[in-house]
Amino acid sequence: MVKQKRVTSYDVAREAGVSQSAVSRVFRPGFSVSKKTREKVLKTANAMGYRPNAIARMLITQQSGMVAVIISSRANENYPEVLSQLNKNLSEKNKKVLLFTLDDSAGLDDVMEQIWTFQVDGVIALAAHFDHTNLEQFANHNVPVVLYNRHAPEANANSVCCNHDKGIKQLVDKLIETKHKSFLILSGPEDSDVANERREVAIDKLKYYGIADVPVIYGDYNYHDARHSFSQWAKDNPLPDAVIAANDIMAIGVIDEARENLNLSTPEDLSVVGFDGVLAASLFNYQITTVKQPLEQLTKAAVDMLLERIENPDSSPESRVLSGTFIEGQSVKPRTR
Amino acid sequence: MVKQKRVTSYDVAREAGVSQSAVSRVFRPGFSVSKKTREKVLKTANAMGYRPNAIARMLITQQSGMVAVIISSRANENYPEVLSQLNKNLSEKNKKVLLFTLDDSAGLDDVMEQIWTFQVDGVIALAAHFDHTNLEQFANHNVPVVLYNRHAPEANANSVCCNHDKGIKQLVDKLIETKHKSFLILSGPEDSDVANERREVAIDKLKYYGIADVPVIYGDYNYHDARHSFSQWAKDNPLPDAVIAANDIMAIGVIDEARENLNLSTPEDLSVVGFDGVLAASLFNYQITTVKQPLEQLTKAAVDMLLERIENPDSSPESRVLSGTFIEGQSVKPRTR
DNA sequence: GTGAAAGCGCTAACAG
DNA sequence: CTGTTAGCGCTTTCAC
Repeated sequence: MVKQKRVTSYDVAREAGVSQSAVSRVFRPGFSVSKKTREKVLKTANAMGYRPNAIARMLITQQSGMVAVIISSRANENYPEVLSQLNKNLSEKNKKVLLFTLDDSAGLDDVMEQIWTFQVDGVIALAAHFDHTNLEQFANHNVPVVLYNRHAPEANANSVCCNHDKGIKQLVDKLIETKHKSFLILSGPEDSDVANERREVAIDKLKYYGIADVPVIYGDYNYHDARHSFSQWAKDNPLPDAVIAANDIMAIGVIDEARENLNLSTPEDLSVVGFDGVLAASLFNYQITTVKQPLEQLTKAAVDMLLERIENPDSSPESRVLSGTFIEGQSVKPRTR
Repeated sequence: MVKQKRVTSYDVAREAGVSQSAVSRVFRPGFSVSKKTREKVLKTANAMGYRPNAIARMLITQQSGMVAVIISSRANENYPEVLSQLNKNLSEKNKKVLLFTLDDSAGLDDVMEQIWTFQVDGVIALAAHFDHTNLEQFANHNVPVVLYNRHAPEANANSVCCNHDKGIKQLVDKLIETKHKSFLILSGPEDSDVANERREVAIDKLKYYGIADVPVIYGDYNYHDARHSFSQWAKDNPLPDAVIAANDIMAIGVIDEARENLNLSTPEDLSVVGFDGVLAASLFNYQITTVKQPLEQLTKAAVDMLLERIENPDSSPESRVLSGTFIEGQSVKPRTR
């Protein structure tokens, strides 16, 4: 097969016997072209296999039509679905998703460099750890940012967030109601804002009920880490009545570790609550009591806010907090006294 | 805050007292510039907050540096990890991922239009349903494609694929070895190539052991659909000894449906095997007997092949088939006679 | 090693 | 409604 040169609007124009701008107009929505010209152009364009070059358009319009989505490699079980929803919502608004993952190798600074370079129209950051400095940089570069599941009341950025406070409160209330007395908090990693928020809220709520000095252990948001942390802790410490896990997957890790290596059943011997409402939490053999994040609303809100901000850069920053749904599973012992 | 015009290489050149091309050279790897010039340019560039504009570069180099990754919205539990791995591998090669999801709203034709428009350097297609025509179109547009988890021996495209044949054989062998006599195949959707392959291979292997006319039911690759299909089927049909599910999540669906609504335990009353080796399959309460896909190798192979093809468009198409790992869980009844 | 000049393929005024 | 004319910000010859 011969590598053919790509066909440009000039080629089409020449072939169709019109000017290059006529071709351009045909391929732009909402431009008036006579029916005759349009048909002629469309026909020859099709015949020649012409497609407008988005790169050239980006260059001149100063709009790439791309939105950077930054996710941490730290696998939050929600991300895949979040990503898919975001992509769907953005597609509907004619934006494309340019994907960036944050991991050990590529730090935030790297990613930010790339973002300037690629001239994205905006950024949606999934629970990555942004500080003031980063947000300022985005502001300086005139790149709108929406933080997903992270509060940033102090900063000049939009954010959308599940109501962790309310959710954790519901979980703690449930545990208190069912007469649990001793607790263990299994937090997510210390460099995760979401993890920190969930942990602190849990501590506060328990304190409100007169329960202080609740032990806290940490894990990396995943199943195996949760098991490991919990088993380490269980070696040297009395078992609590209930474990408040940072998310569903860690909750499942605790349940499995308790069952397999400590010979404890949930909820008979140990109550466990999670957070997120992922599929695994609803499996018949787990049925975690948890709070389900309103994914569709969250992602829709994120996209709406970002587009609003792109179109109107001077609109003032906004924070939207959406409530999750309390799901009563079978992982909390239902005693009432 | 004042909306400042973006700073270009000309601005930097003027400020630094050099030519615009000097600036350009400084920001391109492997170009010789005198130390003095380089430092001067770098310094003023930093001071002015200059970043090379990737869009302009793409336009002139005819290389976008972007790779389209197409995923079906049909949530294969593997995709998130696959996506993350692909992104990582591509990042290392300085390619960015432009994400496309295929769903009811956006058909393949739509996506292909966009792909031409965005001048991506290549495409990785995750288990989407491509036919000859589509592949030809990619070929005509000189866009290299790598199919992920789909054979395309007939077509002019590269592909990387888990060895379903071998994997399914191992699972069937296990079931036969343990004296299972009656079977039910729970296939994935009929428009999924992977699903079709796994189903047909299972049928063949069973036939090899003299077991014909194995009933087949269908589900949409997800938990709830699997439960629904299985419960519908169980209403009017005798229960099999074993269910061969198209993937782990569907296997879990069968196990849960059997347990919750039919009062059957796995593996005592019903054996179930899956495929993929996702986290959920390894949870203590399920421990599915399954075949784990070699994700890291698969994704690495996909990226390597794509880059090879981008750099050398005339290299002949290649198919790589990688074996998965048989995982013996607890979901198959271990009787030997 | 450096600078001048010519595009990449398109959009956006502006006349006609 | 149509064509002409400038660029968008960069890379790439090609002289010097």
